[in-house]
Amino acid sequence: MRDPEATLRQHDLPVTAQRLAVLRAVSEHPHATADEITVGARALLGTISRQSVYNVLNVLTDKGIIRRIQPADSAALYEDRIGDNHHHLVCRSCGKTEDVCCAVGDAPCLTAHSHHGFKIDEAEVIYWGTCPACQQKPRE
Amino acid sequence: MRDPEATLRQHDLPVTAQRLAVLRAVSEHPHATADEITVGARALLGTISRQSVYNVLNVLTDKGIIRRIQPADSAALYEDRIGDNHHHLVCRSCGKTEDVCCAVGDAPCLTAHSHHGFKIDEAEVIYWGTCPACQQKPRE
DNA sequence: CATTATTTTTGACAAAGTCCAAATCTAGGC
DNA sequence: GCCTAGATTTGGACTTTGTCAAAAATAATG
Repeated sequence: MRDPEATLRQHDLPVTAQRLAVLRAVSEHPHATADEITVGARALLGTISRQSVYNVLNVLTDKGIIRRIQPADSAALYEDRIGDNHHHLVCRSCGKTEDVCCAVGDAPCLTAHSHHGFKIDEAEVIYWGTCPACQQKPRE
Repeated sequence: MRDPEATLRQHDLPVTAQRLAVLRAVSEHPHATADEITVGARALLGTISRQSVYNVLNVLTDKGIIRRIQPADSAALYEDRIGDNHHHLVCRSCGKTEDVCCAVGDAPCLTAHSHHGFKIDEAEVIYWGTCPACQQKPRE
C-alpha cells in the first residue's frame, strides 16, 4: 500500500490513527486473522480496542480497500493485495495460506455465467492440500 | 443415498439410530446447517443431542460420506451429493445456496497443479452473487 | 476555535463448535 | 440369547469469533 492516508481520503474515510495502524498491520502480515492484526496494530500504536479492529476491518473490506477470505475452520483472513484476481492455497493440517495466481489460462473458472437467475459478482477459489512442512510429519 | 445402513458398515462405522437419522436429515435437506439437521433428525428420531449431531457430521465428513461447505458469514452446510465435483452459488444477501455444475469445460479450475510444494487434493469454488428474490427488494 | 458527525471504547451478548467425563449402546463371541 | 469390550451418546461447561449499543473521544469543516 503506497500511501495509506491518501487511500483513506480517496474513499471519504476520516483518517484516524487506528485505521492507519490496522492498514499497516494488514500490509505487513498478509493472510492474518483479526486477532493477529490486533497484535500488529498494537505494536504500532500501543493500544487499540478489539472492537475498533473489527470496525476498521469491516469498513476497509466494504470499501474494497482490503479483501477478506474465509477458509473453512479458520477465522477470516485479511489481505492487502486486491484487484489481481489471485486465489488461495490452504493447508488442511496447519492452516498455512499462500497466494496462487490463477495458473490455468486466464481464470476460466471466474467467468460469471448467469445461473439460476443469480447475478454473480465474484468467484472465490480455494485450493485445499497439504503444505510441505505438514507432508513431513507422518501423522498428528 | 441408497442404503444408509450399508454405507455406514462399508466404512466400519457401527450403525446407530442417531447416525441413520442424521444421514437421512442431510439427504432430505441439502445445504442445511447443523442446526437445521438437528431439527430434521429430531423429527425422525424424537430426540438427539446437539453434540451427537456434531459428532456424526464430523465422522461422516471425515469418512467422505457427506461433504461440508463453509461459506463466509454462515454456519457450515452439509450435503449428500459427493464425488461429482460441483460447486456452489451463494447469495450475499440472504445466504441461499445452490449447486452449480462446473460450467466451463471440464472443471479446468480443478486441475491439481503442484504449487509452492503443496500437495493439492481439492479445489473449492464459491460463486458470490445475488439471488433472484434479493434482486427484487431494492435495499435492506 | 467551535460544531457536528463520525469513530473509538467498553462491556455485554450471540452463534457455532469443541472438550470432557459419565452413561449408554453396538457388535461379536460364547 | 447373553455378556463383554470398545465405541457412541449425552449434558454441561467452555472457547472462539464476531456483533450490538451507548457513552466518550476525535477529525474535518467553516
